[in-house]
Amino acid sequence: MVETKRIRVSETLDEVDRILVAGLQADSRTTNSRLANAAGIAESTCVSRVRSLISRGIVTGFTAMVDPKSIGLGLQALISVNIRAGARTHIPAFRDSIRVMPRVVQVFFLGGSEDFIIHLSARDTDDVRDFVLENLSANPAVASTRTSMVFEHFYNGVAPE
Amino acid sequence: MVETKRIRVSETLDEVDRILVAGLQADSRTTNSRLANAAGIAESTCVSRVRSLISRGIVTGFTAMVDPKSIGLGLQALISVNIRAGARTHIPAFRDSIRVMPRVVQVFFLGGSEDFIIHLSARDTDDVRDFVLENLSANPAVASTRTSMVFEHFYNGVAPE
DNA sequence: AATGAAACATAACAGGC
DNA sequence: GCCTGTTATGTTTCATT
Repeated sequence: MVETKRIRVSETLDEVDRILVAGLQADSRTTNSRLANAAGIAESTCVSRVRSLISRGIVTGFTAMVDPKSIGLGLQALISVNIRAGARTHIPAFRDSIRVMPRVVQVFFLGGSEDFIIHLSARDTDDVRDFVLENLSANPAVASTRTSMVFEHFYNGVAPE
Repeated sequence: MVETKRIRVSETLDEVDRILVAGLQADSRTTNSRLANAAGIAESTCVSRVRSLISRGIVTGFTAMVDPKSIGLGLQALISVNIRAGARTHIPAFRDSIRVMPRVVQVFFLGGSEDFIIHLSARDTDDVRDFVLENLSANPAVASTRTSMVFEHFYNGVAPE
Protein backbone atom coordinates (compact mmCIF):
# COMPACT_ATOMS: atom_id res chain seq x y z
CA MET A 1 0.00 0.00 0.00
CA VAL A 2 1.27 3.37 -1.00
CA GLU A 3 0.90 6.24 1.32
CA THR A 4 0.49 9.80 0.20
CA LYS A 5 2.32 12.40 2.17
CA ARG A 6 0.78 15.76 2.58
CA ILE A 7 3.37 18.45 2.74
CA ARG A 8 2.50 21.40 4.89
CA VAL A 9 3.20 24.52 2.89
CA SER A 10 1.54 27.07 5.11
CA GLU A 11 1.66 27.65 8.83
CA THR A 12 -0.60 29.96 10.66
CA LEU A 13 1.17 32.62 12.63
CA ASP A 14 -0.46 33.93 15.75
CA GLU A 15 -0.20 37.54 16.78
CA VAL A 16 2.95 36.90 18.84
CA ASP A 17 4.71 35.17 15.93
CA ARG A 18 3.81 38.06 13.67
CA ILE A 19 5.36 40.54 16.05
CA LEU A 20 8.50 38.44 16.31
CA VAL A 21 8.84 38.04 12.54
CA ALA A 22 8.28 41.75 12.00
CA GLY A 23 10.73 42.63 14.74
CA LEU A 24 13.42 40.37 13.36
CA GLN A 25 12.87 41.66 9.85
CA ALA A 26 13.19 45.23 11.04
CA ASP A 27 16.38 44.46 12.94
CA SER A 28 17.68 40.94 13.13
CA ARG A 29 20.27 41.99 15.68
CA THR A 30 17.76 43.24 18.18
CA THR A 31 18.10 41.60 21.56
CA ASN A 32 15.93 38.79 22.77
CA SER A 33 14.75 40.92 25.65
CA ARG A 34 13.57 43.73 23.41
CA LEU A 35 11.80 41.24 21.16
CA ALA A 36 10.14 39.63 24.17
CA ASN A 37 9.11 43.02 25.40
CA ALA A 38 7.65 44.05 22.04
CA ALA A 39 5.64 40.85 21.91
CA GLY A 40 4.58 41.00 25.53
CA ILE A 41 5.98 37.59 26.43
CA ALA A 42 8.67 36.30 28.77
CA GLU A 43 12.25 36.22 27.49
CA SER A 44 12.44 32.48 27.86
CA THR A 45 9.25 32.11 25.83
CA CYS A 46 10.68 34.40 23.22
CA VAL A 47 13.77 32.23 22.78
CA SER A 48 11.69 29.14 22.12
CA ARG A 49 9.28 31.00 19.85
CA VAL A 50 12.10 32.30 17.70
CA ARG A 51 13.66 28.84 17.53
CA SER A 52 10.35 27.43 16.50
CA LEU A 53 10.02 30.00 13.71
CA ILE A 54 13.43 28.93 12.45
CA SER A 55 12.83 25.19 12.73
CA ARG A 56 9.46 25.48 11.03
CA GLY A 57 11.22 27.16 8.11
CA ILE A 58 9.35 30.43 8.48
CA VAL A 59 12.46 32.42 9.24
CA THR A 60 15.13 31.08 6.91
CA GLY A 61 18.11 33.18 7.89
CA PHE A 62 19.55 36.42 9.13
CA THR A 63 21.53 38.73 6.93
CA ALA A 64 23.16 42.14 6.75
CA MET A 65 22.15 44.60 4.07
CA VAL A 66 25.09 46.16 2.28
CA ASP A 67 25.05 49.34 0.23
CA PRO A 68 26.66 48.35 -3.08
CA LYS A 69 27.63 51.94 -3.89
CA SER A 70 29.69 52.15 -0.76
CA ILE A 71 31.89 49.28 -1.84
CA GLY A 72 32.57 50.42 -5.35
CA LEU A 73 29.61 48.77 -7.05
CA GLY A 74 27.99 51.97 -8.20
CA LEU A 75 25.74 50.55 -10.84
CA GLN A 76 22.87 48.13 -10.64
CA ALA A 77 21.12 46.51 -13.55
CA LEU A 78 18.32 44.10 -14.28
CA ILE A 79 19.07 41.74 -17.12
CA SER A 80 16.25 39.82 -18.77
CA VAL A 81 17.35 36.60 -20.38
CA ASN A 82 15.60 34.41 -22.91
CA ILE A 83 16.65 30.86 -23.59
CA ARG A 84 16.50 29.47 -27.13
CA ALA A 85 13.41 27.42 -27.83
CA GLY A 86 15.55 24.41 -28.70
CA ALA A 87 17.67 24.72 -25.56
CA ARG A 88 15.03 24.61 -22.86
CA THR A 89 16.42 21.40 -21.42
CA HIS A 90 19.51 23.35 -20.45
CA ILE A 91 17.57 25.69 -18.21
CA PRO A 92 18.23 23.85 -14.92
CA ALA A 93 21.98 23.72 -15.49
CA PHE A 94 22.08 27.32 -16.65
CA ARG A 95 20.07 28.37 -13.63
CA ASP A 96 22.54 26.76 -11.28
CA SER A 97 25.46 28.39 -13.01
CA ILE A 98 23.91 31.88 -12.90
CA ARG A 99 23.30 31.70 -9.19
CA VAL A 100 26.95 31.60 -8.31
CA MET A 101 28.27 34.10 -10.82
CA PRO A 102 30.04 37.04 -9.26
CA ARG A 103 28.06 40.31 -9.07
CA VAL A 104 24.73 38.46 -9.15
CA VAL A 105 22.63 39.78 -6.28
CA GLN A 106 19.48 37.85 -7.03
CA VAL A 107 17.87 35.82 -9.76
CA PHE A 108 14.22 35.36 -10.65
CA PHE A 109 13.21 32.32 -12.67
CA LEU A 110 10.07 33.22 -14.51
CA GLY A 111 7.16 31.85 -16.43
CA GLY A 112 6.09 34.22 -19.18
CA SER A 113 7.78 36.03 -21.98
CA GLU A 114 11.14 36.07 -20.19
CA ASP A 115 12.94 33.13 -18.65
CA PHE A 116 15.20 34.83 -16.11
CA ILE A 117 15.76 38.20 -14.63
CA ILE A 118 19.17 38.76 -13.10
CA HIS A 119 19.77 41.56 -10.63
CA LEU A 120 23.37 42.60 -11.02
CA SER A 121 25.49 44.91 -8.98
CA ALA A 122 28.46 46.17 -10.93
CA ARG A 123 31.41 48.51 -10.82
CA ASP A 124 30.53 50.42 -13.98
CA THR A 125 29.06 49.94 -17.44
CA ASP A 126 32.10 48.03 -18.66
CA ASP A 127 31.60 45.62 -15.82
CA VAL A 128 27.98 45.04 -16.88
CA ARG A 129 28.99 44.55 -20.50
CA ASP A 130 31.65 42.05 -19.50
CA PHE A 131 29.14 40.13 -17.44
CA VAL A 132 26.64 39.95 -20.27
CA LEU A 133 29.23 39.01 -22.88
CA GLU A 134 31.11 36.46 -20.85
CA ASN A 135 28.35 34.85 -18.85
CA LEU A 136 25.30 35.22 -21.05
CA SER A 137 25.89 35.96 -24.73
CA ALA A 138 28.71 33.45 -24.86
CA ASN A 139 26.30 30.71 -23.88
CA PRO A 140 24.70 29.12 -26.95
CA ALA A 141 21.54 28.40 -24.98
CA VAL A 142 20.89 32.13 -24.58
CA ALA A 143 18.66 33.55 -27.28
CA SER A 144 18.64 37.17 -26.15
CA THR A 145 19.24 39.53 -23.26
CA ARG A 146 17.97 42.96 -22.36
CA THR A 147 19.68 45.15 -19.80
CA SER A 148 17.92 47.91 -17.87
CA MET A 149 19.65 50.23 -15.52
CA VAL A 150 18.31 50.40 -11.97
CA PHE A 151 17.90 53.99 -10.72
CA GLU A 152 16.55 53.06 -7.33
CA HIS A 153 15.85 49.86 -5.47
CA PHE A 154 13.75 49.34 -2.38
CA TYR A 155 13.47 46.28 -0.28
CA ASN A 156 10.59 45.91 2.16
CA GLY A 157 10.76 42.28 3.10
CA VAL A 158 7.89 39.85 3.21
CA ALA A 159 5.22 41.26 5.45
CA PRO A 160 3.39 38.70 7.53
CA GLU A 161 -0.35 39.19 7.10
CA MET B 1 35.98 81.66 -5.49
CA VAL B 2 33.83 78.60 -5.76
CA GLU B 3 34.95 75.38 -4.24
CA THR B 4 34.02 72.03 -5.59
CA LYS B 5 33.11 69.38 -3.08
CA ARG B 6 34.06 65.88 -3.85
CA ILE B 7 31.56 63.41 -2.49
CA ARG B 8 33.00 60.12 -1.46
CA VAL B 9 30.86 57.39 -2.95
CA SER B 10 33.15 54.47 -2.47
CA GLU B 11 35.14 53.27 0.49
CA THR B 12 37.87 50.80 0.26
CA LEU B 13 37.40 47.76 2.39
CA ASP B 14 40.43 46.04 3.69
CA GLU B 15 40.60 42.28 4.06
CA VAL B 16 39.30 42.43 7.63
CA ASP B 17 36.29 44.53 6.64
CA ARG B 18 35.51 42.14 3.85
CA ILE B 19 35.52 39.21 6.25
CA LEU B 20 33.26 41.09 8.64
CA VAL B 21 30.81 42.07 5.91
CA ALA B 22 30.74 38.54 4.56
CA GLY B 23 30.30 37.11 8.04
CA LEU B 24 27.43 39.43 8.85
CA GLN B 25 25.79 38.75 5.51
CA ALA B 26 26.01 35.01 6.09
CA ASP B 27 24.58 35.30 9.58
CA SER B 28 23.80 38.67 11.03
CA ARG B 29 23.11 37.12 14.41
CA THR B 30 26.54 35.65 14.83
CA THR B 31 28.32 36.73 17.99
CA ASN B 32 30.99 39.38 18.12
CA SER B 33 33.50 36.83 19.36
CA ARG B 34 32.92 34.50 16.42
CA LEU B 35 33.22 37.41 14.01
CA ALA B 36 36.43 38.57 15.66
CA ASN B 37 37.76 35.06 15.49
CA ALA B 38 36.92 34.67 11.81
CA ALA B 39 38.67 37.94 11.03
CA GLY B 40 41.64 37.22 13.26
CA ILE B 41 41.25 40.41 15.30
CA ALA B 42 40.55 41.20 18.94
CA GLU B 43 36.94 41.34 20.06
CA SER B 44 37.25 44.96 21.08
CA THR B 45 38.58 45.79 17.64
CA CYS B 46 35.77 43.85 16.07
CA VAL B 47 33.15 45.90 17.89
CA SER B 48 34.60 49.15 16.61
CA ARG B 49 35.11 47.80 13.10
CA VAL B 50 31.50 46.72 12.84
CA ARG B 51 30.31 50.06 14.20
CA SER B 52 32.47 51.79 11.67
CA LEU B 53 30.99 49.74 8.83
CA ILE B 54 27.54 50.81 9.98
CA SER B 55 28.39 54.48 10.47
CA ARG B 56 30.13 54.65 7.12
CA GLY B 57 26.91 53.39 5.55
CA ILE B 58 28.46 50.22 4.21
CA VAL B 59 26.27 47.97 6.27
CA THR B 60 22.83 49.54 6.17
CA GLY B 61 20.84 47.16 8.31
CA PHE B 62 20.20 43.68 9.56
CA THR B 63 17.19 41.65 8.56
CA ALA B 64 15.59 38.25 8.81
CA MET B 65 14.73 36.33 5.67
CA VAL B 66 11.21 34.95 5.68
CA ASP B 67 9.86 32.17 3.49
CA PRO B 68 6.69 33.63 1.95
CA LYS B 69 5.23 30.18 1.23
CA SER B 70 5.37 29.32 4.88
CA ILE B 71 3.11 32.20 5.80
CA GLY B 72 0.45 31.66 3.18
CA LEU B 73 1.96 33.77 0.42
CA GLY B 74 2.41 30.92 -2.01
CA LEU B 75 2.79 32.93 -5.17
CA GLN B 76 5.37 35.46 -6.22
CA ALA B 77 5.15 37.69 -9.26
CA LEU B 78 7.13 40.36 -11.04
CA ILE B 79 5.02 43.15 -12.43
CA SER B 80 6.46 45.50 -15.03
CA VAL B 81 4.82 48.89 -15.08
CA ASN B 82 4.90 51.60 -17.71
CA ILE B 83 3.86 55.15 -17.00
CA ARG B 84 2.01 57.16 -19.63
CA ALA B 85 4.23 59.48 -21.59
CA GLY B 86 2.15 62.46 -20.49
CA ALA B 87 2.25 61.48 -16.83
CA ARG B 88 5.97 61.24 -16.22
CA THR B 89 5.87 64.05 -13.69
CA HIS B 90 3.80 61.76 -11.47
CA ILE B 91 6.55 59.17 -11.25
CA PRO B 92 8.04 60.35 -7.94
CA ALA B 93 4.67 60.38 -6.18
CA PHE B 94 3.69 57.05 -7.69
CA ARG B 95 7.02 55.58 -6.66
CA ASP B 96 6.48 56.58 -3.06
CA SER B 97 3.00 55.12 -3.03
CA ILE B 98 4.13 51.79 -4.48
CA ARG B 99 6.79 51.32 -1.84
CA VAL B 100 4.34 51.02 0.98
CA MET B 101 1.66 48.95 -0.71
CA PRO B 102 0.96 45.67 1.03
CA ARG B 103 2.49 42.57 -0.57
CA VAL B 104 5.25 44.58 -2.22
CA VAL B 105 8.56 42.89 -1.41
CA GLN B 106 10.78 45.11 -3.47
CA VAL B 107 10.62 47.69 -6.22
CA PHE B 108 13.09 48.51 -8.97
CA PHE B 109 12.93 51.93 -10.61
CA LEU B 110 14.35 51.56 -14.05
CA GLY B 111 15.68 53.41 -17.00
CA GLY B 112 14.82 51.67 -20.23
CA SER B 113 11.70 50.31 -21.80
CA GLU B 114 10.02 49.76 -18.45
CA ASP B 115 9.61 52.26 -15.64
CA PHE B 116 9.15 49.98 -12.63
CA ILE B 117 9.37 46.36 -11.72
CA ILE B 118 7.46 45.34 -8.63
CA HIS B 119 8.25 42.10 -6.83
CA LEU B 120 5.03 40.93 -5.25
CA SER B 121 4.38 38.15 -2.81
CA ALA B 122 0.76 37.08 -2.88
CA ARG B 123 -1.69 34.60 -1.50
CA ASP B 124 -2.94 33.35 -4.87
CA THR B 125 -3.71 34.53 -8.38
CA ASP B 126 -6.78 36.44 -7.25
CA ASP B 127 -4.59 38.32 -4.84
CA VAL B 128 -2.25 39.30 -7.68
CA ARG B 129 -5.12 40.38 -9.88
CA ASP B 130 -6.59 42.49 -7.09
CA PHE B 131 -3.24 44.16 -6.56
CA VAL B 132 -2.85 45.01 -10.22
CA LEU B 133 -6.41 46.26 -10.63
CA GLU B 134 -6.62 48.28 -7.45
CA ASN B 135 -3.12 49.67 -7.18
CA LEU B 136 -1.94 49.91 -10.77
CA SER B 137 -4.58 49.79 -13.48
CA ALA B 138 -6.83 52.11 -11.48
CA ASN B 139 -4.12 54.77 -11.60
CA PRO B 140 -4.53 56.99 -14.67
CA ALA B 141 -0.75 57.52 -14.82
CA VAL B 142 -0.23 53.82 -15.55
CA ALA B 143 -0.05 53.05 -19.25
CA SER B 144 0.41 49.29 -19.02
CA THR B 145 1.45 46.43 -16.79
CA ARG B 146 2.81 42.98 -17.45
CA THR B 147 2.78 40.25 -14.82
CA SER B 148 5.18 37.29 -14.80
CA MET B 149 4.99 34.48 -12.34
CA VAL B 150 8.14 33.75 -10.36
CA PHE B 151 8.99 30.04 -10.25
CA GLU B 152 12.11 30.41 -8.18
CA HIS B 153 13.93 33.23 -6.53
CA PHE B 154 17.47 33.31 -5.19
CA TYR B 155 19.08 35.97 -3.13
CA ASN B 156 22.85 36.06 -2.81
CA GLY B 157 23.47 39.46 -1.31
CA VAL B 158 26.04 41.96 -2.45
CA ALA B 159 29.42 40.32 -2.45
CA PRO B 160 32.27 42.57 -1.44
CA GLU B 161 34.99 42.31 -4.02
C1' DA C 1 3.23 26.18 26.02
C1' DA C 2 4.49 29.91 29.23
C1' DT C 3 6.72 31.72 33.26
C1' DG C 4 10.34 33.74 36.70
C1' DA C 5 14.61 33.51 38.71
C1' DA C 6 19.16 31.64 39.06
C1' DA C 7 23.30 30.49 36.55
C1' DC C 8 25.84 31.36 32.68
C1' DA C 9 27.68 33.73 28.59
C1' DT C 10 28.51 37.75 26.04
C1' DA C 11 29.29 42.41 25.10
C1' DA C 12 30.65 47.12 26.36
C1' DC C 13 33.73 50.10 28.43
C1' DA C 14 37.87 52.21 30.32
C1' DG C 15 42.77 52.67 31.03
C1' DG C 16 47.22 51.42 29.70
C1' DC C 17 50.27 49.66 26.15
C1' DG D 1 44.86 48.49 17.10
C1' DC D 2 45.31 45.34 21.18
C1' DC D 3 44.99 43.61 25.96
C1' DT D 4 42.97 43.05 30.56
C1' DG D 5 39.95 43.71 34.19
C1' DT D 6 35.43 45.26 35.41
C1' DT D 7 30.69 46.24 34.88
C1' DA D 8 26.53 45.93 32.46
C1' DT D 9 23.56 43.37 29.60
C1' DG D 10 21.70 39.64 27.57
C1' DT D 11 20.74 34.51 27.25
C1' DT D 12 19.77 29.96 28.78
C1' DT D 13 18.21 26.47 31.73
C1' DC D 14 15.05 24.46 34.73
C1' DA D 15 11.61 23.70 38.13
C1' DT D 16 6.93 25.16 38.29
C1' DT D 17 2.21 26.26 36.66
